[in-house]
Amino acid sequence: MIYKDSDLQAFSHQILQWYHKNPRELPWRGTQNPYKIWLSEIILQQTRVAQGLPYYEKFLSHYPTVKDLATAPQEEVLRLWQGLGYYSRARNLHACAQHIHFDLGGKFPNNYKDLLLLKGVGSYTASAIASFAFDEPKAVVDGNVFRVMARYFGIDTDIASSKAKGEFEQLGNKIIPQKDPGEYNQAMMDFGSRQCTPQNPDCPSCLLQSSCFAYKHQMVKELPVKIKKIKIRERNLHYYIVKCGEDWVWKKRKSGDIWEGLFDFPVSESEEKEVLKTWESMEAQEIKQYPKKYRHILSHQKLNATFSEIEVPVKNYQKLAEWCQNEGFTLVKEDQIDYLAKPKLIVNFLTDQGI
DNA sequence: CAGCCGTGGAG
DNA sequence: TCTCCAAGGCT
Repeated sequence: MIYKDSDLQAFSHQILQWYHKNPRELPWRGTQNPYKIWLSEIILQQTRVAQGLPYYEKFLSHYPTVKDLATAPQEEVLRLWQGLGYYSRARNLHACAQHIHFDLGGKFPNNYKDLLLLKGVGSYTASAIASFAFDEPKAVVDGNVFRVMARYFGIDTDIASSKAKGEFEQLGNKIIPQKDPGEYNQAMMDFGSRQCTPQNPDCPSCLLQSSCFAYKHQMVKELPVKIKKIKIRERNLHYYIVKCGEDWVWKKRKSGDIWEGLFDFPVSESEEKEVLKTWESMEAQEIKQYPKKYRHILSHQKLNATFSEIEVPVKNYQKLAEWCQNEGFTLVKEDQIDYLAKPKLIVNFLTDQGI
């Protein structure tokens, strides 16, 4: 689709006009500090502002500079990230900080092309940092921008398809002003989140109403086009709380599954529950079966979790410790549990136990 | 490149 | 209870 330059300019002019009257006031605005902007953008990936805001304050307070983040232990970073989800963001955030501090001498990459090389930084985040911190005219394309542009220009490309992002970026880069491009990007996202919302957009009061394709053709509900085909997998997990004196057996989750790098318990996954044979040699006894069933929803899985408690006699502590060593489990004193980074499901369970 | 990776709020 | 999806990126 070809658009006249005058139409594109009219669009950006109206968006900025709207923004000047309706700006969101957010703590990471009004700064050109690339560290703060990067931190906020990683936190906000697929995350609502209201949910990410306390994490931004917490991270900035713990790690005022990229050096502070780089020199922190990864376990501490993951613990601070606990509850925010998509934990690869935290691992990449930490690795990225180390790269900038130790390999780049603390100098933050200052252009789109170099920013794109950073772990966890894709085209959206690179454009955001480049435009906000370095005034580089690169258009961000997030969920808001997809929606606003699809409606205004009448673009019916499936925004879930792989080609969509490139198309929208190309058009966005033709629209974005050379002067203060970051302001245009902020404006697009604010407009999408407050005026041109996914459901019940406020078309009656909209400044762009008369030139909006979707409004004119009564296609506001049809645009953007998003063909979703995610299949939800259902899983049954049975967790074993294995205690030996004050120690609990924990498992740091590995790659290839959910919650990589977080801690949970020995788990049996199957259609029916089964007892772990392992504990029999340690004279372990199942002392409690928690009746409550935990249903936990992820973006692509539904988990049904149950818990039971197993006690290993203290006289077999050494044997248990050796077994943990060999099998990759970790013994943790009960008063240290709070310091582990745990999935929300486990946090919920512990909260119910008063821990 | 289609599938995978969390959690929570709104309707 | 169910659907949608939120300042996306990686493999």
